Amino acid sequence: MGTAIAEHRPTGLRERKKARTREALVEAGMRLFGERGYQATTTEEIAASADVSQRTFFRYFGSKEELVLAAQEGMDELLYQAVRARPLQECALTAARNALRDQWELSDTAVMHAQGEALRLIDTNTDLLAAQLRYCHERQEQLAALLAERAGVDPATDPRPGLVAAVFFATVQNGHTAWCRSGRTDLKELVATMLDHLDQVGEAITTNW
Amino acid sequence: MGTAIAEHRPTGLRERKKARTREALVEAGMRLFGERGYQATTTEEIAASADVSQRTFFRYFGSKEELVLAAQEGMDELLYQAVRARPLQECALTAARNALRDQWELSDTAVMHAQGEALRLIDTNTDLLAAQLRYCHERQEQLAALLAERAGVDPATDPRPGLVAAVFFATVQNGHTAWCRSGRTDLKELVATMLDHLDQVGEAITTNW
DNA sequence: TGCCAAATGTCAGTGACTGACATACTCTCC
DNA sequence: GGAGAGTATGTCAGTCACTGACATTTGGCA
Repeated sequence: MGTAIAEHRPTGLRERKKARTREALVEAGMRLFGERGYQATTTEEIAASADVSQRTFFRYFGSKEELVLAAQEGMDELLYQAVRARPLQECALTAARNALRDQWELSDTAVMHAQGEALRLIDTNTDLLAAQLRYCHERQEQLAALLAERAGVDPATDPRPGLVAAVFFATVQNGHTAWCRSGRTDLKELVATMLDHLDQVGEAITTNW
Repeated sequence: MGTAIAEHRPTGLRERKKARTREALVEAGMRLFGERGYQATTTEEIAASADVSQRTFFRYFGSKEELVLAAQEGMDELLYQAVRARPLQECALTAARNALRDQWELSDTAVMHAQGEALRLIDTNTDLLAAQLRYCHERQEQLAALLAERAGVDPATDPRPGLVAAVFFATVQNGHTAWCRSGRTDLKELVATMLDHLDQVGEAITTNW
């Protein structure tokens, strides 16, 4: 079991070593961020704690923020696959919503836990939030392209795929902050909040309450 | 005429000087960004071009990105006022949509032009995009609070105000990127795109197309 | 074993941003 | 109009994220 992606079985010693170094950096970083806070931890300290040079840190991660965002990496591809697997009679937002649920059920518990830690950390620092939002913006465009392809419309002229993707990620992000703000730590509740918001958003914007 | 806010008439010499320095920094920064690009322009160059020290630059703007975002500053308050002025029988998203239209009609052409320049610049650099998205996130929370107050619901328990605010800004942002990507420079088209997307978003997410 | 390519370390440098302190300027009160 | 208070600015030193260049080590492979 595991992430169902990562077809790159670490065949040689070199690749195994690389994977270990990367994991050591993530582990050291998340631990230090938890202990001293994101801002108060330097990249040199993380590198030293993982027994590599600072230069090596930046060969694995393009920025300090990227280390935190690495936890969500790979989840996207899983989501897109899940969207592709949804039946075509489901409308775009419903398909994305159900794909989110499906993908979460398939995920490894360790990956889920790391995801939760990362999300809680993001809520403590505005630089991280900015990086996360930019990252979501990229994923949003990929989802828009996928939804356009799924429905057989031209994404260059039809704004609807882009709109659904924008609403989807905005709602998910909304669930994220709501979950963090509620002080809960149970990941089931995070997913439940996101799915609940996705269920409500259509009525919330079309009716007068 | 004028921004309708900015009740701070520059009464003394000191305040007039401050306003002039700030404007000189914005003007120098936007000019240099346009000539050499955002990344290739240093804060020292901007400061020198405005005849102040780099330290003074950072007393006016907390970061390099903030100088670009300064153009949108004040537009928020205008938007909130416009929302408050919309009749209560309009549902939340419609009120926000019409408020956006109203606010744009009231704005100064110079302010609008600066806004357009800033938006086009943001589209050229991912650091700026990240800063802009974080800024939108703050504005989104304020709009959510306003919508909750307007409808008389509790924003702590009812997710709908937050959802509408999230959808509103996501859609506006979507219009922004669509406008930039189309290569257009006419601000009327920017507003038209945003309003058009706001009109379409409800049907786009609730129907199967 | 020996060659090639990839991974890493070291070093010097850039640029955003900050705190501390001294100086110059504006405002106000008399 | 001048003294004192408060504010804006310049200067300087320093931190930290991040990068390019080059030398060194290390794993893959003939």
